Amino acid sequence: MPATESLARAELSRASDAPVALRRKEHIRSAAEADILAAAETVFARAGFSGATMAEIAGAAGLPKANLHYYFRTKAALYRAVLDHTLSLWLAETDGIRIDANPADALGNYIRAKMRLTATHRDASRVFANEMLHGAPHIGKYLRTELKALVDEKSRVIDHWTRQGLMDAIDARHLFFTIWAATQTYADFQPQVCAVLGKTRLTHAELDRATDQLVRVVLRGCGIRA
Amino acid sequence: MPATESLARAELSRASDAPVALRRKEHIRSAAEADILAAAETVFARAGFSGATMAEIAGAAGLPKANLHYYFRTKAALYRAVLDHTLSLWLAETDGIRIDANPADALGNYIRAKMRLTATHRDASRVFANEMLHGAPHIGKYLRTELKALVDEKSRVIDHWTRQGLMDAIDARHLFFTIWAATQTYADFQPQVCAVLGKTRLTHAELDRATDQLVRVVLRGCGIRA
DNA sequence: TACAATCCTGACCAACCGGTCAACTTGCAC
DNA sequence: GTGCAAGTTGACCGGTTGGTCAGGATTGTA
Repeated sequence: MPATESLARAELSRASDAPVALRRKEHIRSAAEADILAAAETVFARAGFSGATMAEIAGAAGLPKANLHYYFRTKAALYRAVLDHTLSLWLAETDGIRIDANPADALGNYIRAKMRLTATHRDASRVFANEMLHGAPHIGKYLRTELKALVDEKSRVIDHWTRQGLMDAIDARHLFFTIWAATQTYADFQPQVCAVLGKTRLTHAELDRATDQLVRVVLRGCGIRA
Repeated sequence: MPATESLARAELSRASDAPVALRRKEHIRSAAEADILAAAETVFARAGFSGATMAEIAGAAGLPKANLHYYFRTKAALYRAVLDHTLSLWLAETDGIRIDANPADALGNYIRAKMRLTATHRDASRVFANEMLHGAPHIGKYLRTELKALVDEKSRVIDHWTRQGLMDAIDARHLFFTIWAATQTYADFQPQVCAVLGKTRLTHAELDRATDQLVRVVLRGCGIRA
């Protein structure tokens, strides 16, 4: 768990009496780790865990393979680190879903934010999807604890809106599944989207159109007046 | 391309003057191929193309590894065969989307059919998703020809309904993306769904509830009166 | 400058995997 | 039964891959 490692290292340096030098060394480490993680995310996204090779990741990062093993002991550890980074993106963006907000703005902005996240972090989305497809062996606990707790909380907000007559009675959890799926599909299933649209790549304009329509359909579908 | 192979073999037997014996031999072949394909689908779904091993597939099929290579020359050929089988499932179920149908029934039944397909062919869905995630290297042509043609045709139907005032103006292609994503997520992202719902497996009842809500949200979201 | 700690890397290895092959059995036709 | 095609299988091989390691280069400190 590299997050824990970095944390321990950071605390160590904070406790030391030569913080400047250590911080400089730390910079080497964190810069190298960041480079490796970025390269690994790309390669894992394209090839999956098994399909990716340490040699390819090393090449993408511009480092010899042995150097990867210096910073991340095993391929699995590197994969976990990429996954951890991905998960940190996942929980965000739900802040707007609060009791004192109005459903139209809150859900609309949430969908827009999710779509933006999908567009700007395609590889992260794909790594996450890949992990899910293979039974989520590494992040099962995260799903059952943090994610579940978050969705439970946000579901209560939506139930509250329903009781206030601001929207139809909706199973909030399934609504989230639909929103997540509908947004992520533009990253995970990009080849299909492009093929059906007859384009070679997903333009900004096309994604905006998709976003607008999804917001419209979901809000209307939930009986929310804009 | 095993589909072509079987076809050639079938024509050969039809042209022969000893059809009974050949048909019996054919049965051995087709039965073995079916066993192998079923085992391969399971393994590919769980592990992806690279993660799956021929030894594992052979074990799941109850055959020695060399026997796999007798029926399917290479791992890639076996994967293609699994994919071909999956694709044949994919195009179905759109028959109801016709100009002379009413949007509520046609789209509602389509969503229900897709959800049923997802539930009964989870592994097929996952193999397809995996292929898509990795850039659809094997089925790019299929997407750009058959699938695109089908969606183009169905999109014209939906545009027609819009002009008739039966529903809102909707980009039909993005609507399909949403429907596909929202249904397939119950197969592809099952661990996430189960975790958030706090269950260990997806029950029939839960899937029915998800289906009903999705139909309701989509139809209402498209301005279709039920 | 001397030292220690961290960083870096080419060379190497054991394990695994897809695929081959030669030998064997089974099933059918005459 | 004889011959031939199809099916079956254990043993084997070459290439790839994750991971190791010894030794060298850099950096910071006293």
